[in-house]
Amino acid sequence: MAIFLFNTLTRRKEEFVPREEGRVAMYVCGPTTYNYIHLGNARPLVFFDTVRRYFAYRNYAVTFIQNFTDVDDKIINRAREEGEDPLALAGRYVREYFHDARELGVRPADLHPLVSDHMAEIVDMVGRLVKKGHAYEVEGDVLFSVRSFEDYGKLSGRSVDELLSGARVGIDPKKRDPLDFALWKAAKPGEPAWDSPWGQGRPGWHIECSAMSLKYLGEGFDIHGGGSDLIFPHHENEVAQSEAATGKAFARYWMHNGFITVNQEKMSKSLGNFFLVRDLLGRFPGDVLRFFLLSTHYRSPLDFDLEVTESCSRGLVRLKNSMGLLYEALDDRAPAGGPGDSGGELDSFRREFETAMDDDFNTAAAISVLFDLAHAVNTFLHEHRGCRFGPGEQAFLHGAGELFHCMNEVLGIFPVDESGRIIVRQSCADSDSEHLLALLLDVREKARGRKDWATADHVRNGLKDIGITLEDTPDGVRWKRRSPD
RNA sequence: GGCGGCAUAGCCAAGUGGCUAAGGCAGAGGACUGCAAAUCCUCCAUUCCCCAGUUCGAAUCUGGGUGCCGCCUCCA
Repeated sequence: MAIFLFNTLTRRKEEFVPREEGRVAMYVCGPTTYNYIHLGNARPLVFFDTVRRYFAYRNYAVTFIQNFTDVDDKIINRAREEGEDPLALAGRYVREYFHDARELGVRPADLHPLVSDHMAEIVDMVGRLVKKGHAYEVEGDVLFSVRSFEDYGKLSGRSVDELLSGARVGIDPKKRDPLDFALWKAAKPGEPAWDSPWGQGRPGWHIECSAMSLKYLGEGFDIHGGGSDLIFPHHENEVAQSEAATGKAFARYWMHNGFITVNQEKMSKSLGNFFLVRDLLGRFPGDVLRFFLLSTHYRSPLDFDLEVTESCSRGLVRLKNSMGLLYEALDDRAPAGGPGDSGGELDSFRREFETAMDDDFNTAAAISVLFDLAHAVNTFLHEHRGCRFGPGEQAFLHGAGELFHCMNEVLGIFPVDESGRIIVRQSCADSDSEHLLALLLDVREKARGRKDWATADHVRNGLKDIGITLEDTPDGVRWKRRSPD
């Protein structure tokens, strides 16, 4: 089956046909690094990470580029406030970005280019646009002439005249047309600046993505993504300047995620209603946040709400419990790593999963398959309590585990350990605690043996207070501890 | 003002013409258990914002209405 995705350019769901068979080249706009990322920034990170993983699952060789904007007004202003060098500040938040991204299960892109490392490419591209008559220089600024590019507005679906009628465009005497935008900005004193044929200056916001995506992915690369607030003007301008410069089609598919809202309003820095991922991680583990972000289709708005996030957390516990039971059964009663089952129910789960993901990356539907599989595993184990597993049953269990791992490899919801297993529970902080806990559990077991329920319950309640839950089973006690970090 | 999106149970959320409207959370009852926890079983939307229409048949298509949101300015 082919993968279908919604292309902003055509406003339709289209079959994905790569530029080069078996390969996907994708570019996603990364953050401007002047602060920690907030949840709104996290949505495209998690989503496009999932897209990239799914292409890999479908055996595409993926080249995934995500830039950092490390030269920008906001960075300069912030640096001035903090008395720090702008590039140093930006570099610091790039490092912080990777910390948060890792917690969210987001893998590093193949390349994370920085604007500050690509001045030559940017200057070169601006020069080409000037030479071709698509841009003009005024007092050290270089502006792109919107009217010189016939298709301007094709991505956002608006004409130049429609955009003008919005009348929110400020009047700038330097601009020949109010919609013209800066490719290169003349340096002001005290700002980072680079040499160019138009004097010292720095790039406008949009040109960096054109220059870097074309450098690493080439003309007509497959997918360009980002938040829907980037459609206009950022991506529209990228299309204009790139296609004007090369004369070739820029990106073939444009994908845009919807916003995170708070009380139904867009989460944004200007409204001040944003939640930093860093702060949220103190309250929820990264896997819960990732699950929350993937629990709604990426193009729909997603309202952030603590209670909803809490319910996601409980759902995740259910899945982890199921995997924990499966691992126990595998270890105790089906240790041989024989071939997994590849028939019947498991196959249909896999098909459902693929159908969901093929249909414009419907992660919400894909996640439901995880629950269906967990339920099937639970029911199976319930029905085979205390039974010895035959070869067919062992194959089913191994197959279920493999399938779960495959789906998790795409969705990335559960952290896995070195052996590739989903981390179902936390271990003790140190070996002393481990021994103490074992001793305590032994004492409790002996108390239970003589029906001393008061002592047994006292131990259980006491452990619960420090976050350890006990579950008595016919085969002995099982303990769990789950808390953020 | 221009353009676009959304409205499904207490909450979150799939589903875009046709079998019983996925799944999760919460809730109710039952099994298991010393009691719990976990797990299993059963129940929980005759109905998809409202009205009109198309159709043998619509949550799904068309028209109208209501409500909410976004973009047009930095923003993921």
